[in-house]
Formats: sequence, C-alpha cells, structure tokens
Amino acid sequence: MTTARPDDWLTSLAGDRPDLGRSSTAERVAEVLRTRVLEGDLAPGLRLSEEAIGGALRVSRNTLREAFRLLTHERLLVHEYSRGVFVRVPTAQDVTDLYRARRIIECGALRRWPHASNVAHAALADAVRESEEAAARDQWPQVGTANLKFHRAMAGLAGSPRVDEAVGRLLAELRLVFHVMGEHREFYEAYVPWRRQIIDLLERNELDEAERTLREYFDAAERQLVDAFARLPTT
Amino acid sequence: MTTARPDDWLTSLAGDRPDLGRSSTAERVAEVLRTRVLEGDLAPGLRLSEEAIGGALRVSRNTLREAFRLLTHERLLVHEYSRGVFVRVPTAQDVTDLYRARRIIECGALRRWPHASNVAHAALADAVRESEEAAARDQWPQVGTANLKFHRAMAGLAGSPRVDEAVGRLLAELRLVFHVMGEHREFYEAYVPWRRQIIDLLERNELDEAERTLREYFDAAERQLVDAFARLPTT
DNA sequence: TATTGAAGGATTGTTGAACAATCTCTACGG
DNA sequence: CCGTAGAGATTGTTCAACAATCCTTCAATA
Repeated sequence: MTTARPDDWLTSLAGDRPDLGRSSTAERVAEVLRTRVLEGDLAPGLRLSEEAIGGALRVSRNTLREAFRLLTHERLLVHEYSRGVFVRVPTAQDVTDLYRARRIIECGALRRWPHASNVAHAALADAVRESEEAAARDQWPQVGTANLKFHRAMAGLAGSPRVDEAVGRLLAELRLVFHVMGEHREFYEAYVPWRRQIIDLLERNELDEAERTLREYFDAAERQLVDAFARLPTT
Repeated sequence: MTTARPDDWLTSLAGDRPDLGRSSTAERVAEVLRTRVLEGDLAPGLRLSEEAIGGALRVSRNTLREAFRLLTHERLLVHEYSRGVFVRVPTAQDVTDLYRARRIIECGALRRWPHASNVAHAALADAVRESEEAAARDQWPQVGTANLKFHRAMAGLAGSPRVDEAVGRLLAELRLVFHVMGEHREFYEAYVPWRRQIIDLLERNELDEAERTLREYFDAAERQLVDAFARLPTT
C-alpha cells in the first residue's frame, strides 16, 4: 500500500465511481435472466411470459419489462410488438456477420500491439495460459471461458473502452451461438494451440504473420459454426 | 424496380419487419428528445426531470423512463442511480477514444473496398458529391450531414449490420461532440477535399494510400476537436 | 470561518391495478 | 380444405401510491 499524493487518491477514487452506483432491481433481474440464457436454461425461441417470470421472480411487470429491454439491447432477447420477448434464435447468417465484424475489429486491435500497455500484453498471455491449462485438465467449459477472455484481451490492445464494449457485445452474442456446438470437445480443442501461435508471433513483433494467423483462426471457426448450423434441424 | 424471384420478395420484406413494428410511444418520445439534444436545445449537463418532461409531453413516467433508457443506450444521456438522467457532457478523453475506435473500425472497413458491393461503392461516392455541392453553396450544416453519411458509407463497405450499428453509435455520439465546434465553417471546410481524395484513391484501388489518407484525416480532426475542448471553459 | 449533523422537501425507484390494443386459438360455415 | 368470427389471453400504456434516496437548508460546534 503506497502512500501517494492526495491528487492520486482522488483520481483513483473517481475511477471507482461506476461501481459505486448500486444496481437497480431491473439490472439484477437482467443479470439472472442473462445467466439463464447463456447457460442454455432458456432455450432459443422460447417466449418469456411477463406474468410467469414476473410472478416467479416477484417483481412487477414494469420492472421486468425494463430488464427485458436491457437484454434486448444486448441482443440476447428479441422483442416483437404485441407478441412479447423471445430468446434470440441465432442463424447461420448471424454467425457470418459476427465473424465479419470480429475480423475487422479484432484484427484492427491486434495491429495496436506495439502501442499497447504491458498489462494489456499480460492479459493476452494469461488468457492463453489459462486456455492451455484447462485443456490439459480436460475442462472444456473453462477452455471456452478462457477463449472469451483471450478475445476480450485482444480487443483490449486497442486501449479503447468503446472498442471493448463493442467486442463485449459481439462475444456475448457469440456465446449464444456456441450453444449449438454443445459440449463437444472437438470444438474447443483445435483452437488452443492456435492462440499460442498468435501470441508467440506477437511477442516476436511479427504483426503481419500474427494477423494472418488470426484471420485463418476466424475462418476456421466460422466455417465450423456455419456447418453446425447447416446440420441443425430446420424448425 | 426489378422483379426478382419470390424468395427475394420475401427476404427483402422480412427486412422491413422492424419498421413495420410501428413505433412505440417511448420511441417517439425518444426521437423528440434526441433531436433536442443533437440540436443543442438541451445543453450538456442538464438534468432531465421526469416530472417536468413527462408533464410537457403528456406521457406517463414509465413511458418516459423507457425513452430515457433508449437514449442512454445511445450514449446521448447518462443515468445516475437515484439522481436522474443528464445530457451527456463529452470530454476531450471521449474524443480521443471515439477516434481510436473509429480508426480501427473504419480503416478496417475501408480495406473491404474490393469485396464491397456496387451500391456500397456508390453510397460513398454520393456522400462525397453531396459534401462538395453543399460546400459550394456555403451550406455548412449540410456539409456536416454529408460528412456523417460519408462515414456511414465507409463502414458500409464491411457489409455487416453489426459494424454499421457500432459505427452508427459512434457517429451519434460524435454529433454531440461537434456541438462544441459550433457552426464554424473552418471546421467543415478543410475536410471536403480530403474525402474526395480518399474516394479517388479507392477507385484506383490504391488501398494502402487511401487508408493512410483516412488516418491522417482522423488525426487532423481529432487534434482540432481536442484543441477546441482545451479552449473550453472548465466548469 | 470551516466543518459536521440533522431535519425537510423534492426526486427517483418500484409496485400494483386498470383499461385499451393486439394477438392466438378454437369453432363454425362455406 | 379454407376463410372468418368471436372468445380468451397477452402485451401496451397510463395512473396513483409508497418506499428509498438525494439535495438543500440551517443550526451547532470547534
């Protein structure tokens, strides 16, 4: 605990301001539903009845609708006028678009590696290590988590909160997509060494090659996901 | 109006679905407030009282709060728990971050020029022409509008709805920032020929040079805006 | 003078109920 | 089999009330 100048105390305290703003009921309800959707408890396409959920969670319809709105903005739910809200059903087209957007943003962020901070570099390395360790222990869900962390760290190279937020939204949506892959280890396993390769290239400052590798990584993942969707029973 | 296969009728119709979902009261209220904020009628930092605005617009507090939420999501308003919503006060730091994000996304989209559709190409050319014509007529607000159109079209090269949305949000925020520049012609004038140069380079397929020019364009605009903020009375 | 503490008034957070608008489903008739 | 009409269920919107929180004021203290 280093004692700094009073100025620094204040500025660092000011940074905690957002955390201080305690969450509203709607945000807590949204958090519950978000978890349920991302865990797959609430199947895509399911309609969320205001009365049923409001009754179960003991919150008023107004508050519940506020929570719905938050999740709709995150693209986890879709809202149809006078029909209600539904758990989003991702399509192969969504997958294509998600990867199109990710290629642009994450590859752009990767290029900022030379200008990024040490903590940003470390976050990327940490994520790769976690990914490898979880894979060694056959803990595939954790590999998935480390994967998300890796890409969040990749976006973090840009050093821009707005880029972080944009990528965060894409990744949340992607988590919904991943559910069609189930818990199949094959899906997670292939990408672990790929991530190692990318960070090795970055640490050697071979930016062009790193970007090329990341693009191939995206191409492969997109292809695998689109294939999985094509194999899906068309409802 | 070309007659296409029935499939195309349907898919294009499906695209209109969101428009069909007639606007809710909250969205109309949001539109009114959005205009007011962007026109500068509602000064940055101003607190928007639920009672006052709800009373003036004759809508219930619940509906108004929903409108607030929409605008908060667009980053035009900020919400503080138990304190209310305020018109966003952009900072020089915001400007820096906005341009950081724009450089990554728009430059990434620019690189997709060879793969973009003809309509995407045309949208970019149209925006440049509009910009020039408005400048020739000394209509600087219209130059500003054409500018936004230009950058929306630049993002459109990616052919990704999610990229469009991300850039749309950045530009909406930027419009708030532009207000500190007032109606000063100097701010709009310098960038008109720059845009012409970029599209000329693109049409000659000189991608590297086009990207370099766009980056310089961003650097200049960011510098000018940050300077303007530094000159601002610190409240 | 500057700081602290305690009313109080004002504003937001949340709820429940009510009614209108819209959709869904079923049954009927052609 | 198809289309239609009506009943029932669900959402859209508003209102009124109370709880929780914040801001202002003002007096007391060092």
